[in-house]
Amino acid sequence: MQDRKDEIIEAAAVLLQTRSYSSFSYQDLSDELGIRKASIHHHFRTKEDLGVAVAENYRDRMKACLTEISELYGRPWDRFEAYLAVVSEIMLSGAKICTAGVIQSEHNVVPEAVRAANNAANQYIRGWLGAVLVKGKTEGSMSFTGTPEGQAAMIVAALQGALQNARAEGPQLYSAIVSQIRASMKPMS
Amino acid sequence: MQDRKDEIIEAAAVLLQTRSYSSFSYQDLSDELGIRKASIHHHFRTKEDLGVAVAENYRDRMKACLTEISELYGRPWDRFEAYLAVVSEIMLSGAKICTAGVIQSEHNVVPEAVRAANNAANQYIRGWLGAVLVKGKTEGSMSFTGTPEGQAAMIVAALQGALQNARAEGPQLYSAIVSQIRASMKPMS
DNA sequence: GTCTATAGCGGGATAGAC
DNA sequence: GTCTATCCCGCTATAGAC
Repeated sequence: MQDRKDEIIEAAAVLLQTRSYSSFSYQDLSDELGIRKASIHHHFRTKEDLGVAVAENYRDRMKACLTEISELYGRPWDRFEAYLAVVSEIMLSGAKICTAGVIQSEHNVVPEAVRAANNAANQYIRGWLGAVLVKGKTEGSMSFTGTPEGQAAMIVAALQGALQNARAEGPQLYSAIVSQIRASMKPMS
Repeated sequence: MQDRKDEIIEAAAVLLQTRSYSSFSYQDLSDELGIRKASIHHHFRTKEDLGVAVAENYRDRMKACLTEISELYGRPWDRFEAYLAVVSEIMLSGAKICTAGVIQSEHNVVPEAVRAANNAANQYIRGWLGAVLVKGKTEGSMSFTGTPEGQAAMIVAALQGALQNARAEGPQLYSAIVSQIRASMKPMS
């Protein structure tokens, strides 16, 4: 029962990251899942409903993922590298980019409820990363000028842009940017 | 004669940055310019033709703009600040984000010719900024770890992401990111 | 160069049978 | 829960008059 709903959300999430909010259709989902458009409307009456479900699912998955990382690792650098690995996975999948970036880049087209869930996800990620950087700077394992919050915001924005650049211009660009971020935070020993 | 063509390109560029490639229509342009859809098709037979014109115009404007900056200023920091001012202007206009980011975020939807012009613009910008950073690092007025090329790629990606974040979540986010970038390159005195 | 009119398609969404 | 059938709309694009 919930299975179908989840299947639809998952397929929609991929289509969103691959195409864009306004460029994926119930017909695309129909082709992908092998059920008719009307059946999808049964689970999500409007596209806005579906968009909200996808954005909330993204938010919840990111929360769970970052919480798990915090449980698995204690050291700031380990946590940071685990976060980078999650982002890199998006790129390695080929045609996808960051969900938050897709939604933001169609900000004026996407329903308000979808934007709200997306913003919540983004704020959570920045907050989590900011806390990691606070710890890293305090204990001296990470080094950067400015505030941890600013640094976190910069890193999140850079990775979002990097995924977009990489899909258009090649993965080396992504590697270069990630290396640069890493290098810029190495403590001067 | 060319006036109309340019008018259309300019209006399309704004709609592109405000909505997205697939979300702006000839009808939107018709409303904006006060001429009929068919008249726009007279100037740009297909949407792809128009998209290419917009992307090429963006590329040419950026080239001219950065060249002018290089002529006006000699010092790396002055050049960098002038570049930042150009990017900030996009955000201050309210509903717009970086053209390159819009096109990249719909990469799999946008015609190849449009992507090509867009990539050319991006590569030019990164190259220009890289040269500024090389000079800054060599003469010691700028300080950063890693390569100038990597740093340039990171900055461009971060600003692209920052514009998207700022439109969705507020301009303070943009200021925070720009401050962070600036701070990270101050020479340690 | 701009217009009216229209073709043709695909989008989101609903009704109602099974 | 899935289906067929259908509605209505907006999109890109074209034909042909002025």
